[in-house]
Amino acid sequence: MSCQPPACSTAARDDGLCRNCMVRLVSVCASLTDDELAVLEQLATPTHFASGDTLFTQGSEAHCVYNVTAGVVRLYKLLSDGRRQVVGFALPGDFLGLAMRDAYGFSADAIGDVAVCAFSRAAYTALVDAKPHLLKRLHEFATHELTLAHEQMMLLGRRTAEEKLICFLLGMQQRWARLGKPSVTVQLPMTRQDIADFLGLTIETVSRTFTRLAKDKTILIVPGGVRVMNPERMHAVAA
Amino acid sequence: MSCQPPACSTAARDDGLCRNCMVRLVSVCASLTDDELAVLEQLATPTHFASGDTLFTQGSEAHCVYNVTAGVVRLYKLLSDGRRQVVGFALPGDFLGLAMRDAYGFSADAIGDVAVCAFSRAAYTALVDAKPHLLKRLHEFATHELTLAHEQMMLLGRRTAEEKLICFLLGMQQRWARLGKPSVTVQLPMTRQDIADFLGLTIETVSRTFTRLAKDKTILIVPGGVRVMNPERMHAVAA
DNA sequence: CAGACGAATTGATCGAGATCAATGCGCCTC
DNA sequence: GAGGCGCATTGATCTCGATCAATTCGTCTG
Repeated sequence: MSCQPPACSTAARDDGLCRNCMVRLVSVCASLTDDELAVLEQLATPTHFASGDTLFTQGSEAHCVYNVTAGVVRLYKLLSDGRRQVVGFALPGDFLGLAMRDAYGFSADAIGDVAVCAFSRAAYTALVDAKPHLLKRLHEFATHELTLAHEQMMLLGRRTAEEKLICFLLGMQQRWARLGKPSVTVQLPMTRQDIADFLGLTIETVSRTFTRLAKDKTILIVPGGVRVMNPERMHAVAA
Repeated sequence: MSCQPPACSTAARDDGLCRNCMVRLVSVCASLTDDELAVLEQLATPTHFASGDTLFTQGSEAHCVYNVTAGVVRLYKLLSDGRRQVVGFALPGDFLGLAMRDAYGFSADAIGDVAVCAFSRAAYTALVDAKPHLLKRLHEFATHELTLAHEQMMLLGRRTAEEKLICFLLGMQQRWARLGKPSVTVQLPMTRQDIADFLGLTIETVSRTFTRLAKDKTILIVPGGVRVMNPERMHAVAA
């Protein structure tokens, strides 16, 4: 997969201008001035991926870094026998390229249609070296990710299936809210299997736990997501 | 706990000079020139902690950051009902202060005697702002931590008790080796409970799994640690 | 050396979540 | 609208690791 293709499927994208980018203010780019954004535009390769497409694979050489501008990306690691751990779901504004050296540390593929800005490793490295405030912003992103990772360890190591699911739902709700889409209905574009692999459970346990929470009237299961019916109880469990 | 005390228990410490520091080359300080090290020396407060002492507590205001120079520190999060997740063990050269904003995201306490260089948040922030190559080094540390965190997620979510323990032992062996102490005997200064809380297991399961691995002749249990007897098998399981 | 205390080990039993196995449901194609 | 396919749900059963309960071991103390 090259990083340099000039081609850009323009249909689904606004106008290719960073300053008009939907995720400008929530992404790493927010640390850049208008002048710097103009430079960035030259380096960025807007790219689209269809549902199921692979952005990159664990262990392969890391040619590019990505800024997600639309859609959801599944990030996961595989064991040789096929066991899978989803290490995160990247939403618009998220940056893919923190946790890697020469090779990608995990695989990434599109859940539904995804749009990204791709940058070659070389351009990215040069830019970071030249712009300390961009590095500072990236470092903030990295430390934030690290904090989330610690919380995920707590969740994976010490929480019950019900707690895991509730924490996941509240976490997704919060993330969508920060992107300007606050709602009692939490969009869940990923499959039950993805959720199971994120929470260290099986698909059956996830399904059963959803059903039980729905019977409790804690949530309401709707197409493509879940409606939060009893946030008090959910926050109490997550605390 | 203040960061400014001039007092420094000199007994166990070399000479208080950064350039002679035991962990100089493996820690964040390695990115600094001799001139910059001299400045750093003015800002650093060498401090000692006895076994069980608390460096800082989850949720309390983050006054200081720390560079571990000797000993091992247990980093952990607690749930309100007492469930504990150890998120890491900091060894000499490790930096404590990446994953925090205004408050500490986890608690830290000494396992055995510990020596650190403490820095006030203000001094740390100013220094990072002034020295881009220090920031770069910190960012490298953060991304490395993030990679380790992803591996820990895989371990917590998808591995069996035996795999967890073997991965833990190999990981500790590798970390000690990188600090210049390569050995088939892995030092384990932490308790079984600490290991259990790190791996998402109970103390009984850790103990039983150790016993089983010893009966297998995969390891030999020795005072204060474990001797690796069958590294081939262990690496095969961890792969 | 007796006693005490904390850490570790070992045994017996339990249970949350995994596994195995249908079945249901939506969506697409022909 | 019949058939097929992928995803989700539900039920029956099993198992790994948790829980409950003694010991055992090591170290410290009087």
